[in-house]
Amino acid sequence: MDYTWKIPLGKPQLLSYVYASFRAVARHWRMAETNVGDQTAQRTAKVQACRSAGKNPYPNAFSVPHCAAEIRRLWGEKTREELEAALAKAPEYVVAGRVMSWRSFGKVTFFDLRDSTGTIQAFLQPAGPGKAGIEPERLSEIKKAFDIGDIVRVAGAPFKTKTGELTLLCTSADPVTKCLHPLPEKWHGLTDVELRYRQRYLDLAVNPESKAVFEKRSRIIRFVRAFLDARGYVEVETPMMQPIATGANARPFVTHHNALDMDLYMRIAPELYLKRLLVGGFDRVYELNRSFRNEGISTQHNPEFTMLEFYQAYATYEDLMALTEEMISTLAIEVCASTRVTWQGTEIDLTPPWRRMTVREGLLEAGLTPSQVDDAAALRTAALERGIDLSGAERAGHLQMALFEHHFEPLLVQPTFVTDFPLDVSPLSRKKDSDPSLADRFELYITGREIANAFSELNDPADQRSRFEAQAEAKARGYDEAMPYDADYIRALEFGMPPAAGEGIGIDRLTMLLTDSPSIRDVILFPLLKTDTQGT
RNA sequence: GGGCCGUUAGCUCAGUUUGGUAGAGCAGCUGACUCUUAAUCAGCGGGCCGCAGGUUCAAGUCCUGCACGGCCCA
Repeated sequence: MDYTWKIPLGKPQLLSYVYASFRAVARHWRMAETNVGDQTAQRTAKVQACRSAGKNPYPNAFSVPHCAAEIRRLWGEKTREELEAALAKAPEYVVAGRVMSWRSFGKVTFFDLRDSTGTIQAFLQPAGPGKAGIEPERLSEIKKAFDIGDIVRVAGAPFKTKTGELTLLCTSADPVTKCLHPLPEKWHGLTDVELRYRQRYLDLAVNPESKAVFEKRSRIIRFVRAFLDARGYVEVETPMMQPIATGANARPFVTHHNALDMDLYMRIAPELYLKRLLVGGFDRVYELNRSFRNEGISTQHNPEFTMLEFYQAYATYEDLMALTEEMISTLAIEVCASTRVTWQGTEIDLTPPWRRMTVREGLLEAGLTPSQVDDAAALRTAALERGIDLSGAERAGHLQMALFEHHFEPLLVQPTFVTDFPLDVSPLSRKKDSDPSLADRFELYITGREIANAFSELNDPADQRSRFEAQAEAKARGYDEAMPYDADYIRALEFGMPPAAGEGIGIDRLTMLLTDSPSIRDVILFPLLKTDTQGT
């Protein structure tokens, strides 16, 4: 502790300075003496006391054969009388978990024990003649030793209290692991969003709804894998560190390999590697893993995020629309028990079929006239009038999409496939046979956000080469999100890639939708935050 | 990058308008209590008021800068 004071010589605050000094000294004395009021110190002292008594305060190898949910499932529906009748011959359950609350009444005590499956109430009473419980001396030790937040193990038979709560009548209760800090408040939990992100373990431990989000996320990912596996897709892993970052328009993170003395980029998308696998003969592949984009952070963007990309030979983007409808609607039934889900107060109906419209139709619905949509100069004027940032938007297609994103995306609350994207913004997509200025591509929007992006893949190496060249030119003109030229990818296409369709689905955003989460940080366990210089 | 808001006890929050001894609930400690479940009752302890400057006799409060976070915009 540093109580260095700068004495304000010559200033009239001397009196208040002296007063403050007294307070600082008084505080120092209190801290130095007994740490009264410091709950962490009190709890740490209990660990020390345990060590001094020759016991390991962090014992290992506990047998915990049961869990809260199992006891509830077996006994929760029984009446109080049925349980009382069964008490003598009911099996003893052994469960372990965290003490979440504590209610003591002189001789008896109730506390809530939470394990990974749920919460069950435990009851401590002194054992007596013909009365199950804990020896009085041991009971008083337990009551002194246990704190809210500790992980403990109890053994006991189930019964129901006067108020009907399923409870374990404990015959033993033992400390397992000490919690050295007081838990957040029992009623409000941990609500400070910064603390919830920085100390996610604490958020998960005390906020069941937060834990439920991540359990649901796990079920979503498991379902998506099973859905694709069942359809013959093979899961693969392609490089996350790449010599050139491509497959999307985004700025990458740069890293460095020391032994090779070589700069590498964290991938912004796995796309071009997965399509190389189509060339190699994997007709159905997917990868469900992290990509990284060096962009701003918002409620919809985290620098690292999870994306599903899957590719299917001999399919078109129209096949993928049907597949996407099936995947997401059955996923919703699996994890939300319905194709109707509520997101931030709005009901989203995921029942197929979903609305389909073209980019052009969207622009007209957003209030542009047909002559404006087809004229680059008119589009530019319209965009500037609306205060839209046009950096990187050179061609009519870019302008159309800038207007589309700004004016129409937010209106696409119910699931909508938008098709017929301008070729200018689709450097990896196949040209539409009926209109080569458009791509065989769709994006899926739900709650005003892009959830999926898919297209029939461009497999003509000459066409792909000229698209890369156009990207390189745009990059040279200062559009730094343009794709670099990937010569090896062109060579791969030259060997022949079967006609195919591919799709990317943002798993974080999909999880936001299905867990009613307003921010991407609510569905990422440890979202990126600046280092807290104060120390959290 | 810009605008607005926030940061006070372990947690959840008052107190900032109008500068004048730092507040409550939960959690903690002591006591009472054998069916509570936000238990109850009585008493007690606990503060770098985000950090650093400035104005003032006096700053949690006013001013400036910074840090971190949130929301919106770009």
